[in-house]
Amino acid sequence: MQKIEADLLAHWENLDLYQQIQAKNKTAAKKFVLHDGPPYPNGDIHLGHALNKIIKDIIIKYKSMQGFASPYIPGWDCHGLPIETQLIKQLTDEERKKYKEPNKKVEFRNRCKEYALKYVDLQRQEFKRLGALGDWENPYLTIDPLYEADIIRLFGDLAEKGYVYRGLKPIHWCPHCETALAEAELEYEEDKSPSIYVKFEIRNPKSEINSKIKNPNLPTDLPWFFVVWTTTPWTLPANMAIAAHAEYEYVFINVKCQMTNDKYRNEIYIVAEGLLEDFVKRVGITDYQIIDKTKGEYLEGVVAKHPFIDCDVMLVLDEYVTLEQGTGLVHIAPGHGIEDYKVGLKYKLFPIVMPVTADGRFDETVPEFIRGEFYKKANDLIIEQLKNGGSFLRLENIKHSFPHCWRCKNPVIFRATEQWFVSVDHLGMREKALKAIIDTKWYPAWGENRIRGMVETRPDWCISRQRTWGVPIPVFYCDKCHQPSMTGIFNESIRKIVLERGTNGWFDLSAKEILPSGTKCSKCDGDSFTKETDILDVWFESGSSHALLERLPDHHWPADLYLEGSDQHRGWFQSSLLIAVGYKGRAPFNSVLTHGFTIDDKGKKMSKSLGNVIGPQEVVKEYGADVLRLWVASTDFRNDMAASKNILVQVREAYSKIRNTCRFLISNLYDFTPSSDVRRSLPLEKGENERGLLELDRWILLRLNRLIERIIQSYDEYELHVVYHALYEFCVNDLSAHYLDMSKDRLYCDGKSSPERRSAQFAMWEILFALVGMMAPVLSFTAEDIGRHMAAMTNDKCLMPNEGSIFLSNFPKIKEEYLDKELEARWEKIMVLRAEVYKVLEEKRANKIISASIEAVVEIGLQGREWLKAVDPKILPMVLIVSQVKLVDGDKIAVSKASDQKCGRCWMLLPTVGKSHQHPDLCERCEKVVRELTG
RNA sequence: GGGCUCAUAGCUCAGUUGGUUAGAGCGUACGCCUGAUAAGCGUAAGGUCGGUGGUUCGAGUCCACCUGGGCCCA
Repeated sequence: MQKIEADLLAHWENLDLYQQIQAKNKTAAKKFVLHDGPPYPNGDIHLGHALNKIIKDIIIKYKSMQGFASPYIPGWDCHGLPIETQLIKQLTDEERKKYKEPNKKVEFRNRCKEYALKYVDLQRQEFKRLGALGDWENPYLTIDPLYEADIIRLFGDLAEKGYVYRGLKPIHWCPHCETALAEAELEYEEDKSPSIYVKFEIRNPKSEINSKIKNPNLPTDLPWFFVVWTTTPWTLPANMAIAAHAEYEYVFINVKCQMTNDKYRNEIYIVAEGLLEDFVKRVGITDYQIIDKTKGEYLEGVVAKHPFIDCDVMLVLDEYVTLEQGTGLVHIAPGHGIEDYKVGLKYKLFPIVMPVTADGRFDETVPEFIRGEFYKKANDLIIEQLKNGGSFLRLENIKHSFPHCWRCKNPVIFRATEQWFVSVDHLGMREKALKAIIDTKWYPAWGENRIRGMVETRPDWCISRQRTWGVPIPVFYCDKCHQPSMTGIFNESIRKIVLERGTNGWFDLSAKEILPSGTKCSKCDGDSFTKETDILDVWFESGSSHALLERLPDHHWPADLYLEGSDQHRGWFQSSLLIAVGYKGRAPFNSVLTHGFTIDDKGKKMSKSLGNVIGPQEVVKEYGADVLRLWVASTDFRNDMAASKNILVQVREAYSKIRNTCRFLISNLYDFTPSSDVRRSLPLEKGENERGLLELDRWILLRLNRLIERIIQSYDEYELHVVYHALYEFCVNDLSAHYLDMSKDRLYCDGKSSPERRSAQFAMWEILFALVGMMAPVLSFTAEDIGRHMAAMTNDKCLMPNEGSIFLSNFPKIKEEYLDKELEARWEKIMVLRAEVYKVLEEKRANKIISASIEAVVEIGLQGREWLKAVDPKILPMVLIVSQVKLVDGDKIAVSKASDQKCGRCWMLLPTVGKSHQHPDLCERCEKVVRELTG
């Protein structure tokens, strides 16, 4: 298997098969563009990669054989954190230190590039080994200057239209290294934090709240407080709201508080009912009464006082609030947490308060007692302040898992910083995207639901990354007025540089060198600029790939199909969609197909720790690429796809069955010369419609054409598992168990050129020809292998190109003339009869009356089977593979062993055996054949 | 925890707009053949259609909830 596949790969390479297919279909009116989603080149391919590329390959081969001009340009997503971190892992400590220097950026980027290209090459070899055809020598790489220039152009286009803006967003920040950190650069460790309860006094008139919560009877003469719980007191200066859950019940409790040694007063606290018990226990409140409760939603908009800053804090509602710990009321600091930030966006809590500077110290905007203090120290100072102000309830220390910087090992903080965004609601981008989703055909249909839900609720797209390995955000800041510039000449200039020297040009050159002399700030006429240091989110890069559709030969925009795993509803499909909607107002695809993930046979995902990972390389090595391809086709890829040793063994068995069936067909065609002129190839002239074929042959060709019908429909709907099952069951049932078994007598015993035998061979050629074509997109190696043998059998180039490849021929077409409904109905009955007879045969076999069915005489009662009278009685022994069939009265089916002698040639037990003097051991038919043979 | 989704015999899949005893192949068991033979053929046993309720004259098919798996998000 390995050898055959290797030979064929070399054959396709020599033939330049992909280009030949493109050349053949170049002028076709029908075009089908599948645009490849680019994987990261950062390791060997996984089973998921393999299955994705195999599905794509199957679809493209099918479309090509159907006459579509269907190019396939594979791509790789070469920038990005996964590659950067992989590389950093390989570096020595010294190198790591070196590459922190700003002037070593380009050198570091070159190392990244080298790394990416190495794996592009490796993955390319692995993909090619799977039998996938494509322009592998000219893939698209996101680090290609042409591609990078496209990214810059699309960014410029969005900026021009006003989609791009700068805003604050909290990110993981290491105050020691003074740098932003990506999720991959965090290490989670146990850490100790102070956990405190803080009171926020409510400012609204109590009566107002009483009417809001529909209880006018709460005491209005006492002070009311929201009680929150936090483990980060230092974020309180950035507090902008308190969040409650709309669905939770919140209780009002009347508490007797000790003010000083001998002074007491009553206060009303509001906390979640579900946490009340925990709260009073922890804070040590023993004397309290529940006086009322209300749902969180009725508290929305209530305003409280910040405990130590002169400002108001509003109560907001948020789904993230839980009843795990605390009070069910959460302190919200949008500058210090992602969830807080999202709530802030929802309630428009602008501008975001962000009083912590890059080194983790408080700036001038905060109260004096913490100004200039490091955030950790501020914790203590704030707790002290709260105590003095009477807002403090209780301090505990808790241990919890907390992110730490992977370099300096110190805990990190969340800190809002300036980031670039794409506004999703500007110029109705979201609505247009939702419309584009409706206009797209999703396979499976629920994909539409999924992506719609995501687009409906997604926040603005943060496209800034504080990294090195990527495309720079092409923005210039005026040194005088700090106004950012990114459109017009600013975008054109950097595009020009990138086309010339790639995005390294941005890092190599100064703003002055990039911009033409005389470039001025549009706001203040300043003429010196500083470059932005952030790079673009890689999703912006891959999401720009549809720009290729406009410039690659034989492509068109939008693509006909995007085909990736279902995780890309939030990945590439969405980034591509948003950029395209901004760019052209519609989706870059007409249809989107998704597949599930690979799991093991217990339904668990594949992971190293579970030890259930199956590598495509091992499968190819052990079973061959065609078995892997058949596995892909055998499983319904809309769901998750199970792979295991057992499943692969099963697929291999199925593969063998298909292969053996084809081998049987071929081996019985050794003396048959097929021709596209059917009548000349057949010595029968029984009539145009029947083509001189025996009924059995007309039946199997009917079945074949039904199969072709089904298969075409299934390929068209991308239901590859239906293709597989239909093809396989045709081989197993129609061919192996029925037709071929029934035809053996004719093939082995009838005269070589007899009409009976030639009729079978004609049908068998037709079958094989169609089978090979139908299986070729899936079982590419096997189909090509068989195709080569078939080509050697005929000189008719219309039928089979002697040189070249099965992939240069057309996909089988339905031949209407075989779709004989009357024949179909009759044979359905014949097959039912066959099953009935076989049950009786089995009984007799068990009773040792017969062994092989060929020894049997079958008597079939005509009662209830009157239709049999219209059936040519000659076909019954052939169909049942028995010696004799007698139609009798009654409704019974009886089987007995024939009393006649066995023909030494065809093994049938017939009365004519022994009638010939010359060949006393032969039946009449065989005697005649032998006589003709020997002349 | 949330969104989407999947769940039919040991395995891979069918089951049309809800309508008679739920199908196929593989695997298994038993048997046949020895002219597809590291093959071929036959017969049989396998499913309370993940669970629980509900709608209906009638549900694998519709609804609700639950359990388990997956992807994404938190």
